[in-house]
This record gives sequence, C-alpha cells and structure tokens, in this order.
Amino acid sequence: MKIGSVANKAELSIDTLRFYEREGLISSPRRMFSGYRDYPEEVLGRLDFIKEAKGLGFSLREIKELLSMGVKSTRECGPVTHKAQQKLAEMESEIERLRRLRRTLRKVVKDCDGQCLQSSNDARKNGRLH
Amino acid sequence: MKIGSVANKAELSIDTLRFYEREGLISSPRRMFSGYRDYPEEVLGRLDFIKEAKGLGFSLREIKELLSMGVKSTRECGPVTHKAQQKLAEMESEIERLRRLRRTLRKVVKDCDGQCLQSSNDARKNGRLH
DNA sequence: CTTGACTCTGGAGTATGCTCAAGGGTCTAG
DNA sequence: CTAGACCCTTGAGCATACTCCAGAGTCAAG
Repeated sequence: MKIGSVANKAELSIDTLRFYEREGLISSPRRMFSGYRDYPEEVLGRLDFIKEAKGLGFSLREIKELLSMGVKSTRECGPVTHKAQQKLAEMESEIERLRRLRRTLRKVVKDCDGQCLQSSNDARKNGRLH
Repeated sequence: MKIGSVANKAELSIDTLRFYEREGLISSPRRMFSGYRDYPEEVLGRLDFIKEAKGLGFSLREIKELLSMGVKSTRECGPVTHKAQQKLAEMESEIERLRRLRRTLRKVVKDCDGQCLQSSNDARKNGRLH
C-alpha cells in the first residue's frame, strides 16, 4: 500500500505519516523499486491505536512508550492500565487547577460588576488583587 | 533601577524581562549612559499585573491586549470583565473536555481490570475500543 | 510523448514562553 | 590595575505535533 492510500484510510495526512515514522511511532516500511514506501495492512491497526490513544489524552511520547512495550490495543492490560492511571492523575490535577482558576476568575468578574459604577480612577492606586 | 534589581524584586529572570520588552508587554525603559536599562518604579506594578493575569490563565498575547486597552489592574472593569468571561468560557469547555477524557480513561482502566485475568492474545484481534 | 497525479528528501515554519550561549562592554571593590 | 559581578546584543534552542515548501523522480492514462 502506498502512503496515499494509508493516509486516506487512516484519515491522516501524508506528512503526518512520515512524521510518525521519523518519530518512531510506526516502523519504516520497506520500499518499492521506485523508492516509494510500501506499507503492510498492519500499519492501519497501529495507526488506529495511535489515534485512539491520542483521543484518550496521551502524548505521542507516551504512545511511543506504550508501543515500545508491545502494546497493540488500548484493551491490553498492564502497561495501559498503569499509564492510564498515571494520566488520570495528571488530568485530575489539571482539572483541579482549571477549577481554581475558574473560581478566581469568577471572583474577578463579580468584583468588577460590583465596582463598575464607581470611578475607576482609584483602582489604579489600589492595584493588586486579593 | 537596573535590570537585575527589577528581576529580583519581580521574581522574574533577566531574560524574561528582556523577552517581555521585545514582546511589547513592558515598554523599553530609557538607558543609562552605559547603555544599561534604567527602569522606573512603575514597571514593578506592571509586572505584578502581568504575573497576576498569567496566574488567572491569560496568555501573554491576551495580557498584551488588556494592557494595550490601558488596563493597569485586574480590578479594572470593562475590558477585564469581558476578557475574563471569554476566558471563563474557554476554561469551562476545557474542563468539560478533560472530564470526558477522564471518563473514557476510567473506563479503559476498569475494562482492563476485568479482562486482565483472561488471555490477552485475542485482544489483538478485537482491537478497537467502544 | 506528455500530462497530471503521486511520491521522494531535506529543511523550514507554526505557536507558546521562555532559556541559554557567545562575545563583548561597564562598574566597583580591593 | 585587576577580578568579579553585572550588563549589552544577536541569535539559537526547547517541547509539541504537525504542516508546508522546493525541487526532483515515478507512474499510469490518453
């Protein structure tokens, strides 16, 4: 299969495929006489896995790790569970961080609402928040 | 005030200060005879504002916008409120996105737990999630 | 034989927010 | 006078995940 068909089937750009190859996410396929890449069917499964893992929030680096551990499906246990739980923890804290920011931001909006009718000249003097 | 003191007081690196200057977040200070930057006291307030806004989740680009609208304190209304609400909306959807990912990821972990005792050979055949 | 679609390589560019290095000048204390 | 701390500019590099370009070769149809 030439790169164009793979790109079509996997719904990825040709550039992305070559990029994944450079990055070691997919192995370099053998070449045809012309020098064109000749992909085996299996690459599609691997690309599916990559897309899925990406969808789950894994970075390419992490996906590469998973792949290098011989993981071929997001269903496979052990490594995935481990990485997933790690990722989960990261997400938790990211969500928490955003929540905190949201809270603060809401306060800013609210405070502003309350002060908007006053002169805003002295705001410059008071300066800081909190 | 020379750049080193400013950096110390604002708890930013010298490089960051020069970077902010290049990016137009702070104006170019006048120079001393030696060519050294000579900052006025006011710069500290501005840097505080920048740090505060960054803490609220604004990007440098957004902070620049706020500054160019003549905002000097996060307490100032109008522009900040507007931008803040915009940012708030972005955060909401980011939080939602992360929540969805988290849900899916949890499912993966859970599913794995359930399957780990079985042979994982056929996982390769089944492949995809959902 | 030519045209057009496809592929190749190598390298640069995008956005974000810095960070660092090279090679030089300035200033202050001893 | 000299050492060491400080400052200057220019320009490159980091991480992420691509995207695009130029210039050239390949291939199938008409």
